[in-house]
This record gives sequence, structure tokens and C-alpha cells, in this order.
Amino acid sequence: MELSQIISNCKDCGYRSWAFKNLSPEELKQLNNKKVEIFFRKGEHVCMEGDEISSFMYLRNGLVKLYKTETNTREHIISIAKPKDFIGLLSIFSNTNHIYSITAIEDSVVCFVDLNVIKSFINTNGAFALDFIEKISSISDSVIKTRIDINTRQLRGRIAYILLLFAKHVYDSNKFSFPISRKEVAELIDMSTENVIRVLSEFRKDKLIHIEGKNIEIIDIKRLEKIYELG
Amino acid sequence: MELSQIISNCKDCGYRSWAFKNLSPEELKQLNNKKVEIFFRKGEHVCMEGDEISSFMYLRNGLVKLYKTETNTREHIISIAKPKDFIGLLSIFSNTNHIYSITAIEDSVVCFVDLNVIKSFINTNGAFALDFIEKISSISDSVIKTRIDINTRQLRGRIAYILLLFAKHVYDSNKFSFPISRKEVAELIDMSTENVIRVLSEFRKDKLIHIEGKNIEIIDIKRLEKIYELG
DNA sequence: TATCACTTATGATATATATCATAATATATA
DNA sequence: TATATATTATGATATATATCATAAGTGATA
Repeated sequence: MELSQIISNCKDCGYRSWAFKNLSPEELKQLNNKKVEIFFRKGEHVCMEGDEISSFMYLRNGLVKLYKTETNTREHIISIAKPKDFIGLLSIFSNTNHIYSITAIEDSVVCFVDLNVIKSFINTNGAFALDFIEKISSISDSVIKTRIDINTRQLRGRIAYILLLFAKHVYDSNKFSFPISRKEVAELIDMSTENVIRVLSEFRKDKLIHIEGKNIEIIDIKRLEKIYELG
Repeated sequence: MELSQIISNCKDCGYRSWAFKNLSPEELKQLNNKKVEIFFRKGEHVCMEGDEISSFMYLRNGLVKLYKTETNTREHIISIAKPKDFIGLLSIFSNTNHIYSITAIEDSVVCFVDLNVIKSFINTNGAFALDFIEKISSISDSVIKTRIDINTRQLRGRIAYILLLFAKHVYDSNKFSFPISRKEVAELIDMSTENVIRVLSEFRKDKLIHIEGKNIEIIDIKRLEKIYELG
């Protein structure tokens, strides 16, 4: 694992107003002193299942996957986190060790904030605490919602879901490069790798999408949405 | 829906030390004034998808199911909540309206605490806020873990899971009365009603359990655990 | 460049699961 | 109590999905 630390200041961070708007200048200085910002190349581990929890992790840039290792050759991906997501989920507040592993699936920048600092802010700054609970609630709940959305659908609906997820919520474009392999898609939506490939081929034959290796273009989003809605 | 309000005092509540231990006597009085404790008979709705959120709901007694309505005849159960659980999940902090419905599956007592009072405690009482985040985190995360546990298993593993869940975590006994119908089990673990019944029959034939209507007794917990572990 | 491992691809087959059909039993309701 | 309705039960069949097998393409690396 290669770590390269980035030196930047919380008070100038574009996301400050979003996640840490209720901190005083003094608290921001504290935050800045107790955070490390680390660059991860695609494929590098951010943290591993079992590691001791010491930081609150915040994705500034890139894309990471949150997963559990099932067997030697298979993982189970719980979610894909985007910038502004708190990537450790809530277990960091109720466990001493990580119950998930996190790996960058694109070049990413993760902010590691000393968990004790966050806790002290919660303890002393009520406005921050309230805002903080709202933010973590929203992310945690959307993970639950996504799991249900996926598991109540069958294969074509799941693939449609993933395509729409990347197009709408990650890349904001109908044309994007798949950041994960077909095998990882399979691990994310609970199906076999072969069937992920097969359904993508079907979608191509049905002229719903263009595929060229990792590059995907959605060409009939209306019909794709219908497939998703029907399950 | 029949509501019967119960008059009891928070300061005498057996669960106070668990959920609200960091409140001052003054705050406890405030809590007491802004809470309603309601008795629900089995089958009665605690709240419905779409209802406006105004309370933080806490299960004192009984058992409730949290679910989304899929079609006229089918629901999707997200979780079964036990006493001490915050039954609204975290969406109550990030939404204005409930995204799940809640129904009692056993006679239950639910405490409704004005959400604004909880928020004001978070705002002004740091120790409470910290403890509170730990509690809601733990419940939210266990919902995610349960969903994964269920969906990575096949039918026999799922039924084993549910049986063990009720025996170990709900009733603390190998002998219990199933609080939900086979159809509801199916809705909870994403399988067809017929197959829930079928697998239960198989388990009976394999001498893993005794069944007599709703009454279940686990007679070979070791083998049941093995089936669960194998998936 | 040559070799190796991994990913994508597709067909054939096996397996898991859902659906349909029917009946017995239990539960609710008039 | 009688009747309707929902639940439990089981077999037969259809469908969805996984697994196995094979091959071509891709990327890493020595």
C-alpha cells in the first residue's frame, strides 16, 4: 500500500460548508491538526476488515468500494461510496474494529479525521452534532434502501439499476467508464459474473446500451428505467 | 386503529438507564412531558409509509415489523424490532415523512418521544448525543448486516437464520411461537411463501425442528447452525 | 516479445427457486 | 353455528439463475 499525504487546510476545503459548517474557527483549526488527507491509487486499500477504528473517514475525491471478504476468491460489496460520503458507515461508532474493508476503485483522496476529535465536537457543539446525525443518517439509510432495491429485483432489473446508478448518481452522464470489473458488479448486486456479462450483452443486443470494454453508453434510458421499475 | 395510552413515568422506566442515562432530572421531566406511551394490539399499525415524522419511536414491549408496501398483496419486511430498539431507523433524521410502515406483530408498547425534544437534548447535552449516536449506529448497522446475511444465503440457510434469530435474539429459547405467518417470513427473507413452508417441512422431516402450527421447537441447534453457516 | 493471469464472452447443462394447482386446516366473520 | 377467508401443506411444472466448459481478448510482467 502506497500512501501519499496531501497537505491542505480544512478551512479552504470546498466541502467544509457541507459537512463541517457548524464548526467555529477554533474547532476548524483543531480539525485541521487532527486530520490526514491521503491519496489512494485505484486498487489500494483504505482500510481492512478487522483494523482498529481510529478515524472518521470522509471521501473527498474518487470512488471507493465497501466490502466484506467471503472466501479467498469472492467478496461481497456492500456499497460504492462517492465524494462527500462518510465511507466507514455507522459501525465506527458502535465497534472498535472495522467490520468492512474499503478499497479505492478509482484514484481517490480520503480524509482521515481522528474519531476522538469528531466525538469531542459532538460532545461540545450541539449544532454540529445535530447536523452530523442528519448526514450519517441519510447515508446509512440509503445503503439500506439500495440493498432492498437490488434484492427485490431480478437480474435484468439489477443490471438496469447499476447502470442508472452510475449514470445518474456517480458520473452524471449517460456515457462513462465502468470503474469496476464485471466480477465486482456481480459481487455488488448478488449475481454470478457470467450473468452480469450475459445481461449486459442482452442489453447491447436490445440496443439499450453501447459497450466497448469498460466504456458504457446508455442509449435508451427510458426503456432501461422501465426495466428497472418492473424489477 | 385502537390506541390506548399508558401513563407511566420515564424516571421509573426500566430502560431509562439504557437509552437515556445521560439526562438530568430536569431533562427527564421534560422527556416525560413530551412522550406518549401507546399500547398496540397485534396487527395494529404504529405508523404508515408517508406519515409525517414527529416522534422518535422506542419499543418498550412486544415485537413490531418494519416494512414497505410493494403491491396490494405483498409487503417487503425490512426488519423485526425487539424491545429497546429505536424502531424508526435513521430516516427519521433525514426525512420529513416515514419511508417505512410499522405494525405490531405481538401486543406492543411504543414510546413516542417528540423528535424536537430529542433534537434539543442532542443540541444541549453532549454526553447524551454521543451515547445516542452509538445506540442508533449499532441498530442501523445490524439492519444492514442482517440484510447481507440473508441475501448471501440460499433458502435453507435463510430459514435456519430466521429460526436462530428468533430463538437466540428474540425469545432466548429453543421453543417459541412464531409471531409472524409463513407469508411474512417469506417477505422478510425474500423467498416465496410455498418455499418457506416447504423448507420448514424439510427441517421437520430432517428432525431439526418440531412444528405444530405456529409453535416451533428447535431440537438440533448444532445442525441448524451448520446449515446457516454453510449458507 | 513471449508468457501468464485475468477479464470478457457465449453455449450447454444443472440447480435453485418461483409459480401454478389443489386440498386440508385453521381463523375470522356474519 | 355456518360460511367465508386466510394459512398451511405438498406435488408438478416452469422459470430464473448458477455452474461448468471453452475460447478469445486484454493487460501485466519478466
